[in-house]
Amino acid sequence: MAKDFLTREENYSRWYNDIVLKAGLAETSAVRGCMVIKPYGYAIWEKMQSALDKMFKDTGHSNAYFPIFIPKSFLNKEADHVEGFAKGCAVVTHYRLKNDPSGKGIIVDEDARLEEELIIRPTSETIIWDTYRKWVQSYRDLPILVNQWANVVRWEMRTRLFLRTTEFLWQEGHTAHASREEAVEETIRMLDVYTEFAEKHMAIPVIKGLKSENERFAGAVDTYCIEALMQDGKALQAGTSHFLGQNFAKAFDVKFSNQEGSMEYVWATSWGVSTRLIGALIMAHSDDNGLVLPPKLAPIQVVIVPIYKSNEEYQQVCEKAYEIKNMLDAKNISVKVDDRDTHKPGWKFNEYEFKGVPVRIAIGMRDLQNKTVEVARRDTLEKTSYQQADIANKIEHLLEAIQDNLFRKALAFREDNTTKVDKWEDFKSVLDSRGGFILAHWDGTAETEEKIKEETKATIRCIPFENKNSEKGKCIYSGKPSNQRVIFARAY
RNA sequence: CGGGGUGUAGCGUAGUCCGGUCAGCGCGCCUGCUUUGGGAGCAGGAGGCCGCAGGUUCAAAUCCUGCCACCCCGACCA
Repeated sequence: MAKDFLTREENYSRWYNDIVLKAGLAETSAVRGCMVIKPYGYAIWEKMQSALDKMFKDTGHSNAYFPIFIPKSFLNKEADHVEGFAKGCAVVTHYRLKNDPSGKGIIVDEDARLEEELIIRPTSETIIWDTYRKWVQSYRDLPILVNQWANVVRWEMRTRLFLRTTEFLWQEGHTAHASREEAVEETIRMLDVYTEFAEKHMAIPVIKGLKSENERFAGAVDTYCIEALMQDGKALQAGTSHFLGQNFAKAFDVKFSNQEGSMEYVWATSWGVSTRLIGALIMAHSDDNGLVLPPKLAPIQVVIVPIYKSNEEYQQVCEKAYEIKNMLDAKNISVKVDDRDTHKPGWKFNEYEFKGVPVRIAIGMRDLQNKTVEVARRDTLEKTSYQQADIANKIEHLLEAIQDNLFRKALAFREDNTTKVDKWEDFKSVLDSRGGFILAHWDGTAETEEKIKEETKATIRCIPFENKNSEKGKCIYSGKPSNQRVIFARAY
């Protein structure tokens, strides 16, 4: 399936692209910048969705759905918000087509121009806050804790499968609160939910922090994020949670009467993660043999491959294979028995390895005699012979061990690729030689960040929560005083 | 949107400079037999208006014009 697969060393971006294509996750479509997410890739997204959705529900949120179209005038109402998004919006101007009078197919009917153009949502704050105005009158109507699973469109210049496409799938939470404290608390709570999801489900360690002014969401008071490090030394923002203050409440006039009977603007948050996480998953764990998936997000956790010669052997081996499948099914482990006679075992081994299936079990006549199975784990590529007795428990533990090992490996990688730097020369050389996260002092100004970005393409990924205000120092660039190190990196 | 590159069978490609048995090769696919514990072997077979649309020419994958898509590098971003 992928004999001509390049290594990460040879060409990292081709390696990434080939995994997406050859593992059957997604492909480019007839529409520029838009991708087709194929069944295997979409199955990963569904796993992400169901884990996250449960976490959202467990923290009190409900799902709802708002329109894909936003009246152009809405986008105008919050000044920073328009400025941030206006450049990349798709606009619907007409509502009808007609036959070309010259007989050359179909054209836009100029008589069917919309009075007010519609924007295809790049994000839904405006339409949602316009709606919330009608939902909120009293403090008794608060909080509103709503999430929506949706597609959004941002007209990107350069696209890459999963990492940046014109249309992408995501989830956007939008909450309304009676007090600043409560909204801030919600913002952090959801950041913690994302952190838990990234670390426990995706097995990717992340750094929590605050975005600098330059990187802040258009319309937010504060943007918090989780940042992950990819194997090529570049950072990837894996989730964001915004404290919106009263910006949108003021723009859309969403007020409530508080317990004292006076009118007050509502406090807001929004937070989201997207199909980009699939890109993160690939770049965090996969190797030169293809995709590596953490068991918790793998559509197929265990594949069983029968080994046989005669038809009679095929029957016997498959019978045992399905017997084991049933035992694993009972533990909610997702198992596929690949009993196709059209492919050889070796072919299947490579196929599932490339697709990142965490555990492979091979069963042949030898195993039937010895009451064993051959178990191969994808993360280490180790093969071991297991006794069949108690196999379900053993596999269950193995899956946990793989999940755990992937996280520890990713954490060790991040630690190895995080460098404290105090000299500007070192900053540049570390960035060029190995990349990774760079911990350096910064004077806190947007101008300095901008200059650093211009000279090195590195940006401040976040001002980490950890070690907040723990260390005084001098800005790496300007030499001005700083009371905390921030995280710099080149980013996706 | 600017600079660079590419587009030939499902995939990867030769041929493009120097128009004319150039439409080839590998993988995959189909049929049959032998195989099956790490991508099987042999034999036979199917599949392409050479990205699309125009133009030049007796003749275009090859030359010209326009368009489209993809890749790499910038500006924008989850």
